[in-house]
Amino acid sequence: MISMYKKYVKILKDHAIIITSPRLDILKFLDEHHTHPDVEEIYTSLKKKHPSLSRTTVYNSLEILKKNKIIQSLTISGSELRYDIKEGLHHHFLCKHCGRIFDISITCPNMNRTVAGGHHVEEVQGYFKGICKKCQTKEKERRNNG
Amino acid sequence: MISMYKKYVKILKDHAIIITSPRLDILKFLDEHHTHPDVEEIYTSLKKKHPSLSRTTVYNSLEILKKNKIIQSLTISGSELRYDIKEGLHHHFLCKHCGRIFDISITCPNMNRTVAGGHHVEEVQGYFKGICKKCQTKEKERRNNG
DNA sequence: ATTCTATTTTGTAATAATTACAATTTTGTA
DNA sequence: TACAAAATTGTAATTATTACAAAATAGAAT
Repeated sequence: MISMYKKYVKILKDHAIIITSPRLDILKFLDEHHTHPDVEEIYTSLKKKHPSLSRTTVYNSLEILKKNKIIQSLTISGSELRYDIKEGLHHHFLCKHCGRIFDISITCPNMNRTVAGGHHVEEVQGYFKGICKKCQTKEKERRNNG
Repeated sequence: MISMYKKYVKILKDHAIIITSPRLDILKFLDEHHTHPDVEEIYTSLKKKHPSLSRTTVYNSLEILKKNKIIQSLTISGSELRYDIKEGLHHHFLCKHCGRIFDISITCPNMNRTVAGGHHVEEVQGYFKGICKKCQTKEKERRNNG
């Protein structure tokens, strides 16, 4: 039972973060859902299995995971922060129609930059916005049928 | 007196947007302040000369200017939206120390992309975050002197 | 296993950014 | 100058996030 958390226990131990069940659950959730969920989605999902969970705990846990560079937050939506397990460099695409966020695997010479305009760079994020593949298809079908 | 707005009147006319003083003032403000201000900064500045101005008007005006692609909003800060006159493609750098946002003139092969991961791209934004030139210098001085 | 202290979790209250909406005012046109 | 459509204003509501104090828990030491 505890074994399903082994991977996440190791991650926290490696970063000298105190191991707690909210942290393990959040990490597991993000590892299993690469949909860039916001706090509300994470909270609502985990609340079912762990009814005492507090929203504040989700905020706090995400914060400590972020500080340790285990996860990252995306500001792409412009309202809520979205969260993402950090696995390899990639960019993001936001569909203005359905609101979903996709990983974009294109590379870019600036992704690994440590200096830009004389400033010291610690993070680089590329955001693409438009209409996703699926929404475009739906739109075409709508035009053809009706 | 009206002549100082000539440029902005033309922009609005060209886009068939009804000409109103809040819109002219906001446009002028963004044209003269390339600091990527948020709504509060714009509102507070313009309120001095135009005391009846409402915050909602600032939101509405920015929205219509954005829809017409005269300005763009940046989500780089993660809390408030920042606004920018659209003049040539460029990326942005946010200093985590002083909070200022700088234009970064580096180019990138993905800036003009219209497709990414099969999705239709309408906007591309590159966000760099770290410590700006000035804050780095200050930090060095602090270490050397004290 | 038990105890202890620092840290975390919880729940509520506060804050900040944005949106909704109805009444009033203004714009552009006739 | 008058009119209809659209914009502005001010207030209230909503949403995302942060602050904070009390209760609970983790990990170290015994």
